[in-house]
Amino acid sequence: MTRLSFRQKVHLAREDAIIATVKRLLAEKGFEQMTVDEVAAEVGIAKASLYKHFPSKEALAAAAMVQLMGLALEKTRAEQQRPGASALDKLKAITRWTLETQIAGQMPTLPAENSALRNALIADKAYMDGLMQLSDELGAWIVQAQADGSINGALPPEAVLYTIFARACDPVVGFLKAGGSHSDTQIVDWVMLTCFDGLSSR
Amino acid sequence: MTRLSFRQKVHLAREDAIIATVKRLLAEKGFEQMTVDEVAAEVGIAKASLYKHFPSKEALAAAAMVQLMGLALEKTRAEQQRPGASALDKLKAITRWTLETQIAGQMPTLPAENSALRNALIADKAYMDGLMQLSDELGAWIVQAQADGSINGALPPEAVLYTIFARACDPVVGFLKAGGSHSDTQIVDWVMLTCFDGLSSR
DNA sequence: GTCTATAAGAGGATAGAC
DNA sequence: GTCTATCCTCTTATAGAC
Repeated sequence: MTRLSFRQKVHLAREDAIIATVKRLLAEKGFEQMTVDEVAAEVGIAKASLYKHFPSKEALAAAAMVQLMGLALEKTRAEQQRPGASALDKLKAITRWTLETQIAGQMPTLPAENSALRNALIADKAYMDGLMQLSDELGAWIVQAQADGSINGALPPEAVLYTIFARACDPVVGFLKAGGSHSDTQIVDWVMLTCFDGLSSR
Repeated sequence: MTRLSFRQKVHLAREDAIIATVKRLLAEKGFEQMTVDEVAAEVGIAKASLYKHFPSKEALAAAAMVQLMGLALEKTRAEQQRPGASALDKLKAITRWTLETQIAGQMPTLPAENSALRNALIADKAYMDGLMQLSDELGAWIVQAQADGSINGALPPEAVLYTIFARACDPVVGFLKAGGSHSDTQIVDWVMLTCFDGLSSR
């Protein structure tokens, strides 16, 4: 454990404050619509100072996405060690966490096909490593759940994985929340229901 | 039926060409990332000429969205008159059309929460009328399908409606297509399966 | 209605003083 | 590392000739 000087601690604290703001703005408006001026204003420092911490807008967003990926991996590790939970239980827990994070306004929208952010993330080793690790761990649960008959074996595992990932940017959450007549937990329950049980009656 | 002069026909044909280009670019890159220069270049006219046809970028995009809404309504009418089809069958047919349109690159991404396009569409009477009409017709099918027990009655009809609308911008389609190892029809079938039957085994 | 040229402004990034 | 002031590019929109 390296000891940090006071100056270094302040530096890291400021970077954390920056990343927190970026995460919120990414969730609110997406990468293209988020402006660096805005980030600087909300953090309360000058734009030029921001560029001393991060070399570009892409790097700024990538740092936020890496932190989020870390949270997802942490959540996954916690599930790994939950005794008595089936693979399906674990997949549901991660999916629920994703939806709860989204409804709390803390989930940056996943980058669309041709986004500048997408290219930046693909070039970011920390992000890609995290993504692959997450995919591997969820992938193992999916295969296991298909083997024990709890997840539909007619679906290729990647389709299941993508469907779970896609809950992070499911617009149904926002639509239902905009209506204003349902609680957050109620909304999450319904989306969980459509995701795992489908629209048709069982 | 009003007779149109040759000049008027050319005018309309050009506007159709413009709208077709806009629809494609909206699907490819979204509203914010689509530039007016680009539209003009692809249509093959000068930007100033484009502004003689449509007063703003928002109007340009709104025209494309209205045309798309018209297609959806047309498809709905066709389903209305299909004899022997249950409400669930009709809902599935519309959902499948949505996915097929998306995978063909013809479905503009639905506007995110804080998009400039969203505000323009809300102010556009033709679009809003179409949207409400579509919601009404699909809503009636949903209620009927819940009454006959084919759609899960535990879900509020609006949640079902939004879930179907959301298929128009489901990123799972793009993810699976990017993999390159599945046919379009196979991808559509899988997404249909997850949408109506869910990830869990039946 | 079509063009070329340009205004007007937003936004990413940097210079240079402190 | 923080600031103010500025640069530069991209993009929407318009002026004005034909």
